[in-house]
Amino acid sequence: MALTIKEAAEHTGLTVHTLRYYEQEGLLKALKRDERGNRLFEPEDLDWLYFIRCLRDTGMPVAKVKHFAELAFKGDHTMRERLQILQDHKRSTERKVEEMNSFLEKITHKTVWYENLVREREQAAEKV
Amino acid sequence: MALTIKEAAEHTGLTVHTLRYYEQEGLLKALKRDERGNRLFEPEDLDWLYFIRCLRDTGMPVAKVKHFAELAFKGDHTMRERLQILQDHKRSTERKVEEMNSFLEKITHKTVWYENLVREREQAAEKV
DNA sequence: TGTTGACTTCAAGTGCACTCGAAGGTGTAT
DNA sequence: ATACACCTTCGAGTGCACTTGAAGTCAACA
Repeated sequence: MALTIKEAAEHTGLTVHTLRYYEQEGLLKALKRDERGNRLFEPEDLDWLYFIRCLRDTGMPVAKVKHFAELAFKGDHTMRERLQILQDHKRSTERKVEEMNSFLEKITHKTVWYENLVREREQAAEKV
Repeated sequence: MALTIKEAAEHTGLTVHTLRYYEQEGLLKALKRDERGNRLFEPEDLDWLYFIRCLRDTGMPVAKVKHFAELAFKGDHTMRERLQILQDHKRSTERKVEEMNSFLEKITHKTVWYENLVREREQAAEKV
């Protein structure tokens, strides 16, 4: 049922180092331990880690994820603030995606331009 | 015609520090200087900087931009290699955008979920 | 029995990309 | 004349997010 740190790492795509780092930074609420003190990751911890990945991979700094986590651990009365953070992050991610798309367009243009140039040179080479 | 470093910074959205850093790292070909040794940014330098921004803002590391720059400075015989780099980067950027979009979806879901929860609590509060 | 491998802690190290500070030169405005 | 805003170089410092190392415990396998 509960996973070891290694299994949790495999499931989330994070390293065991990063998982320990996240716990120590306060991004995870105190994990259960077995008799030997080994960390146990329960399904809800995994869900939380997937969500952390979402936030991190869309550019939220660890410190901000930590803040969000602390609010979540405090209970329901922090919901409005958490909602605000999510809405802001959603908007900033949307902007980022738009920006990425416009950069992607420029890169595509340049690529096409290069492709044409390379093709021309090869045709010119054939004629010789 | 040619811009000072400050003006170039304003046009490209980079800082003067970053511009000097880019030159020193070899991302820019030797800039012209005025009588006093001050850098002069010509339109083609600006174009190149815009393109660098494209690459950087889509996640290409400085070292790789540098490699691309060096190829470009070497002349036309490096075109195939440059094309290859651009094609690869284009693909990796496309993947990144797709990933961002899927993360964005999850964040949107979570946001909506929070919005509903907050609304419910407020309605419950009204009844009391 | 010994060695392999997974886990633990704590602290220090790394890599990237800036970012800043010190020390100094020059041109224009008051 | 002196202050201010700009520029220069070189080298060191910063911030973030890991990442690694050292030193140790424990259980299972050959």
